[in-house]
Amino acid sequence: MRPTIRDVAQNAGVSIKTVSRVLNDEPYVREDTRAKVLAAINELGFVANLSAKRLAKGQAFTIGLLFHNASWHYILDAQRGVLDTTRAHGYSTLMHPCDVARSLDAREILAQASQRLVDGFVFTPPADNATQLLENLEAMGVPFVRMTPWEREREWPYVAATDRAGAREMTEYLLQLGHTRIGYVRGPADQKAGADRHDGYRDALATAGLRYDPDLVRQGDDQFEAGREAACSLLGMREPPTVIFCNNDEMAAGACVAVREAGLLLPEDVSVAGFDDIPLARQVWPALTTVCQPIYDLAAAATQMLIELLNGQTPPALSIEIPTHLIVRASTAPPHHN
Amino acid sequence: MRPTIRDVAQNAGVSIKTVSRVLNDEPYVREDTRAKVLAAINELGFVANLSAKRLAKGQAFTIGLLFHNASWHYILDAQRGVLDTTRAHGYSTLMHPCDVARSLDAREILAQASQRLVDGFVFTPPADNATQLLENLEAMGVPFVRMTPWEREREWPYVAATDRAGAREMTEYLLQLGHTRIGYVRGPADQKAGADRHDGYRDALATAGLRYDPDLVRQGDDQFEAGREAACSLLGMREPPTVIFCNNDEMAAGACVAVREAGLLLPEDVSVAGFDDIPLARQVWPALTTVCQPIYDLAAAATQMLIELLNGQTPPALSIEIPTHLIVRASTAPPHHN
DNA sequence: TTGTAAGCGTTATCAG
DNA sequence: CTGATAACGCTTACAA
Repeated sequence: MRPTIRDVAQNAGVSIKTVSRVLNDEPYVREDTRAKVLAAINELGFVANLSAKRLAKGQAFTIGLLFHNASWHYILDAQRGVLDTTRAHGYSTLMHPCDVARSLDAREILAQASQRLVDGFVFTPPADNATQLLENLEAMGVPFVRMTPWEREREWPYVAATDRAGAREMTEYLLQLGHTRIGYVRGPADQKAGADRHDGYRDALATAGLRYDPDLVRQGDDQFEAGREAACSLLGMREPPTVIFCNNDEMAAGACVAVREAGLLLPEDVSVAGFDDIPLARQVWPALTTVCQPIYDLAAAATQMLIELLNGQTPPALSIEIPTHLIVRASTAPPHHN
Repeated sequence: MRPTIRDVAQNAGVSIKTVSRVLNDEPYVREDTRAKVLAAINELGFVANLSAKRLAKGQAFTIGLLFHNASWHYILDAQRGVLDTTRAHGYSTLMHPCDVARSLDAREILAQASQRLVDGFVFTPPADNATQLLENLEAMGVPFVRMTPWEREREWPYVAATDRAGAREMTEYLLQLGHTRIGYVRGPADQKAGADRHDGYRDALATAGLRYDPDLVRQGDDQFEAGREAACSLLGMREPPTVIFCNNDEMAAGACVAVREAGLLLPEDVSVAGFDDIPLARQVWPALTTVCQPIYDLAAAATQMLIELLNGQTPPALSIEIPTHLIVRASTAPPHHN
């Protein structure tokens, strides 16, 4: 039989409440008493039973991480950020891949909260799109924080990257290389991050005194294939762009393939730039110039905020922005003049 | 206040034990009694509290998934396989990225078991290498199952792919294309799966009556860079191979880059083949010919086995092999003769 | 500073 | 088939 708090109390010659106090670092325990208890704990190899604590406290000390269709890299970095943070606070994390649009999945999520399996949630896009679900959680008093949310109209807490500034910086860099016809493959229409990046692209053009040309813009769903098709279309123009800047790295990887398939040299004939800096960015050839979005930090910040919320504390801010930065690699070069 | 089993009992006019019986689908409940209880549950919107159940049963209904340094793709597919299976059985999954070689992490894993946070573990390579840890778990009576384990000397349960047959099949395919100088980039020396694949390669050569030439073999750590370097070395030989078969897709992707850097055409001058069929295999250009290792199924099978073990059942087998299959894409072609 | 006793919401025992 | 009543192992008023 595993030793319980009662065994420790007996062994140390104190009451169970005193042991509990020591376990929880509560004040009002004399030093020598504490020492005695610790000694007993050690001697017996006592480890507190989490289930009992959860029941008594009415808390799960667990948060749920919801994701769906997120790119592998995104979700793994997010997982690490969440896990490291929860662990540091004595919390556990429940991973929950799901399609929140399916009422079945949404029901399961609400059930997790009801069952006291989790105390709160971190949402990753596009799961945060399930407005109905978020409203239900809010009504139930279950806290949540959104990571790089798909939309940001509602006043719900979130953590995001400086997408607009990041895209502006990239575009400025491309302009500086001498490009004037910069193709752009934007992301899904209703995705806030994508809209912001697109705005950043426009900002830079405007600042440089260049006209925003809708003919140079395509739209994709952030997948590899979409990037390939969009680039293919751009390269087929009478006067194609000299560089293709994509809403994310996966589409940029697709664009790279399209360039090759068009029989063109990369980056001599056409440059390609991405966004996010996922590992794929280094694994294609030539390596992608991109904008780094610190997913780990975003996830850690979101989790930190959630835990503060759970503890009834007021976080310093209910929406946080974390800076991106430009990463120049080999897929971009000055335009080719012939 | 959330309704408890007591509220349901009162509402239905039965005892709490009867409610419990209904909740757990136990026999010996009259149909009309069961109906009354279910009606009350529905009316009150009752959801059982998991923490209480866990405490009372002395079980966590949770398994831990341990991983370290596994490739992103591997771990995410494994996660899905484990999650789907645990969910189907009413279990939860605790993700645990860790370096089991660090005693701190090992201690934490043992603590999770002691705290009754988890009932058992699924190990992914190379985490299963921590023999000491596994011995401790065995001594504590905590069950575990290893997925595609690094080594398989011990009699501990595991689930693996048919690595040897898979590599043999690939090699046979390459031979059939007409290649006779087949370069091979093997994996870490002490990794069983890698050794098996290497054996499969030798099997096919032997069957074809070809000599195994150690000069055509290099070793890598399964990372992109290692594949690049190994391929670079192979291509630098006086009489280089006409195809490079790598222990995994990441190294194969690296090999592709090396081929280009050598100024050679892929696959016209040199073919490249991988193993695993990770998404990267489709995202490089040209897409990789590879061997599919069904990680999701492996993970699901491992979890299934673990849950059976937890329930005191005897699984049909304590080691399972799941078949791989060849996937031909564009990175391989008949050898170029000049 | 410490201890007593009553929960927390289930499951399990055992008698009816 | 059903139901008191006692666990399960910890927290927490409330006393001392």
